[in-house]
Amino acid sequence: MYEASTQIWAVDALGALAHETRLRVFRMLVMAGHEGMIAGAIAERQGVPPSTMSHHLATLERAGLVQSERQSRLIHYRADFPGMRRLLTFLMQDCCQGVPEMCGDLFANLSCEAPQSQAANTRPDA
Amino acid sequence: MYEASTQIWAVDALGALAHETRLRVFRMLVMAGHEGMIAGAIAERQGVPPSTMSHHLATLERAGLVQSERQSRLIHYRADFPGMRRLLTFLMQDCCQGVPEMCGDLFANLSCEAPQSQAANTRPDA
DNA sequence: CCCACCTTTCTAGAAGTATCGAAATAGCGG
DNA sequence: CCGCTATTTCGATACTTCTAGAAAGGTGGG
Repeated sequence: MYEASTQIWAVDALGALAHETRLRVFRMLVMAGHEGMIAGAIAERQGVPPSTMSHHLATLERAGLVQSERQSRLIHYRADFPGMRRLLTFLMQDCCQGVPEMCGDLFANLSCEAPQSQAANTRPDA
Repeated sequence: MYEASTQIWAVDALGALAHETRLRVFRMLVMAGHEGMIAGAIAERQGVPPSTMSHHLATLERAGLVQSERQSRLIHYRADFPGMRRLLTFLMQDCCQGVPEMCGDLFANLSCEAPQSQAANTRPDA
């Protein structure tokens, strides 16, 4: 049971994604997969000065959404998949209480198969 | 395809939740269900002055996460379930590309039934 | 009509965040 | 050791958000 204290990290994670550049960077890193991208390339690709991007990457890392690893002179950034999963779990489970109207059937739109049995019970609005 | 423009509303929604008070309010409204809560009760329950809470509620409403409805002298606020669902869908589908490591099997921890044969493809995305 | 109530809008100061050039740090190759 | 490149940290400024008291806006009762 974690009522008030747990959501503090969630606030940080949400805040980290609540910025156009950072959200784009995170998406780019997701697409880049496990090998991630080099810091400089991220900055250049987004058209943002290195010092600014460094700040954004640090914010994402503090929030547990990306990880960095130095490889000789270069620093690789990659999406922190378990970290993002933690946020999604929080949103669906703790924040939304698993309410089917919000959380149910989300897989239907993914490549995964949908649990077509339930969660279609309530459909009151458009 | 919506590359750059779509995520703007997502930034607003994420930003709306990226505040301790607002996140608590949203969770409270989710738990309150469809009837929601009266503005004054929300403020009092959170120990926040009415004018401050009014701002927070307006932020959540602009972000499409709550809805308000006047009923005579009182104003009811309720969670916008489809709105939150839109955010969750964006995060899992557009932002995370449905990567199973993040998105797969999230139902297993919910009260809903889990899709037992999910993620047949490993999605070799870029 | 006026009053009491609930809520929002106004206002303004405080607090926090964004930005980016300049300087500092870290690792390599000579 | 020195220069070179990649990246971060520093510092200063602009900008945005937060907060909450005061004033205003609807709404119903008497």
